[in-house]
Amino acid sequence: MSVDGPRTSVFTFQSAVHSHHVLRSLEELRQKELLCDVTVEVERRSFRAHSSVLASCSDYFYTRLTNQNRPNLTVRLPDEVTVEGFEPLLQFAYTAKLHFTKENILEIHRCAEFLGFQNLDKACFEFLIPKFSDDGGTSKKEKGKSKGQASHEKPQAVCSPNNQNPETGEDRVPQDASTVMQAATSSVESPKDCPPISNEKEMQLDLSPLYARSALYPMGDGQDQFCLQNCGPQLPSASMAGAELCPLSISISSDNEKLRSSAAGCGEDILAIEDEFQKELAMDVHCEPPTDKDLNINITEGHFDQREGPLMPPADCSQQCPLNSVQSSGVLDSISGTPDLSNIGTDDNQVFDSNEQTFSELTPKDCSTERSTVEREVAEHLAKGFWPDLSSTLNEPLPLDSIDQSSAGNGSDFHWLKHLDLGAAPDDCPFLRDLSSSDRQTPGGDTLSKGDTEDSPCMSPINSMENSECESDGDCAQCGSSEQAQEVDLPFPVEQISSMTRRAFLQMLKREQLTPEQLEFVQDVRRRSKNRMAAQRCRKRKLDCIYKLEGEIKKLRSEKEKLLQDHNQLKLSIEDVRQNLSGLCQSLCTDNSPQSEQLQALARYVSSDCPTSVLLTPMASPSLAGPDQDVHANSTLDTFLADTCPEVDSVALRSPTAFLQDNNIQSTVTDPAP
DNA sequence: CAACGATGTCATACC
DNA sequence: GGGGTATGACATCGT
Repeated sequence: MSVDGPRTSVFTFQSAVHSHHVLRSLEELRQKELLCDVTVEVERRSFRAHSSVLASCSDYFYTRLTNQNRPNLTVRLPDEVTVEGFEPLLQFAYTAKLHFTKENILEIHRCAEFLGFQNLDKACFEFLIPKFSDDGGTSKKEKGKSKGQASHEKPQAVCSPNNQNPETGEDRVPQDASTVMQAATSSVESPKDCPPISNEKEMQLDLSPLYARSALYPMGDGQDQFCLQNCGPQLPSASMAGAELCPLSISISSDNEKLRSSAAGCGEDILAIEDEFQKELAMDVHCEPPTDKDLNINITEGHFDQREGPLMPPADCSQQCPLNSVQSSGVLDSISGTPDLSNIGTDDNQVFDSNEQTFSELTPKDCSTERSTVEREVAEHLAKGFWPDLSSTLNEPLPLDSIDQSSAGNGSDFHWLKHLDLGAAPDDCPFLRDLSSSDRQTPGGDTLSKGDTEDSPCMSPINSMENSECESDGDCAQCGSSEQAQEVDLPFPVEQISSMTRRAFLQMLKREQLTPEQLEFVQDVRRRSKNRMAAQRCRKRKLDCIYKLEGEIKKLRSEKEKLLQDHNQLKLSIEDVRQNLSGLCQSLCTDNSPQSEQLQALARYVSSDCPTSVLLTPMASPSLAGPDQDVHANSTLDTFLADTCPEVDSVALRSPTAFLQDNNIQSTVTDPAP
């Protein structure tokens, strides 16, 4: 038994908004052209930008810019890159939002591929382009297929509501309706900040890694635009895992009539959030149980914010009133069980027509219009992408008992919302654990004391994986174990076995005086549980490793392409120089009385700042040091001319030096002009 | 029904 | 030497 030494707690504060602020500031700087250190020339347009931003987003820029120390560098992009494709990508680099239309998606994709823009390919193009080329004629069956495919991928993008009538398969939005899919948009943007995109089916893919926030709302102004904003993985693995463990705390504010679902990562950054939205959110921490009316208004206004990261401070946890089971399940079911958010209706006003699954009254009329199948699929794909783990967990039962599965609607298009982990969290998040502890105590009622569990309640997700995973992943395994536990008449819940520390485990064994049978069973369960978790970690590491290597391969490939380009350019330059020299020599050789001026010109050319001077200097310059070294210079020149323009020999019949000597020409090669 | 991915379990090696 | 962990191999299950 190992004896623990004195422990030092190390805490980490991770801001959920810092990276967003940085990005936003960079964008502001770019717009003001402040601190921009690179000019990108595309076709005939110039874009000012920050090399660090470009390099961090694009493999191409990374390789081209990281070796440059010159300030105010100008990077001229090859003809493969067009303004049409580059501009959205530049915007994406600074905002994490990609504006695209059916018309320019291919061009963007091409440019993104060429420039090695990360985070876009798999998330976006691989799905979008086939969809757009299909042009919306996707059948329901095809849709299911594509959904399946999407779920197999490791998606990184986001999504939007599915507005298809599940029965008729008809779209509810006319083709000319604009759709905005904004995923994981910045936390500070309120729905009204959604850029009005109209007249064409333009979509906005937002890969902002900053906030998990979903906002679904009509855009108004005659535009049928839905913004579903949520966020992708924003935290480093450990923290991210923490966010996964922690619950979404749904705060309902009756005053602003918004439903907000905060995915509470175990950060406390909410206190520092300065933006108006976040202030609102902070005020909403002390939520009141939502009335039906609240929910109706919130949802029918289509405002559903889901944020990741901010966690109510511990002190507030007790005050915070997360949705109770009925409420949360109601909300979730109404959301998740509908093919589109439009059928999140209420029993009160009966605005939801279950047959038609449309908003008949409360929904702004714009929303009742049809949406193309492609748009819906795209939206759904994007949404899934923003919870990379979503697809893998979609079929797992929600661990939260309180969510009334039976009340779930028929549709499943928004089942992914359930996986925002409204359920799993309360127990996993130490700050919120108390909130549900009353009704989630272990059957035996003897939850481990803090002394028993050596792990800090703020332990890292990796450490806390024990607790979380034995509730989720280990569910099935523990079901069987529970039955066996009943058989051996275990005096404590099986769940405890794997979750407790070894010390606590041994103490409990001592205390309980187990029979050999029980002892064997308990140890077996513990061993399997530990091993199970180890296997999970191992597989996760493997995957991480694979992704990392894939990224490196990508980078190396783009680097190789860049080197090949450089190589070809140098080849061309050398060829140019050879041709120039050849011409020059020929004119010298065909002229029977070559003048010293011509030789000087030749020598200067050789050592001048011509494009190949760098290549030539090692050979030519040292020998052209001065008139005293004429012979040396001549021989060098001889070699050089013989190398570069062999035809000189054929013309002069002899080497250039011999030619010069034959003609009694004294080389007057002088120092090249600086 | 085969293929495939996810997951649990076992055996083993290593620390 | 015992315990914890990592990992390869295999089995099972669901899609």
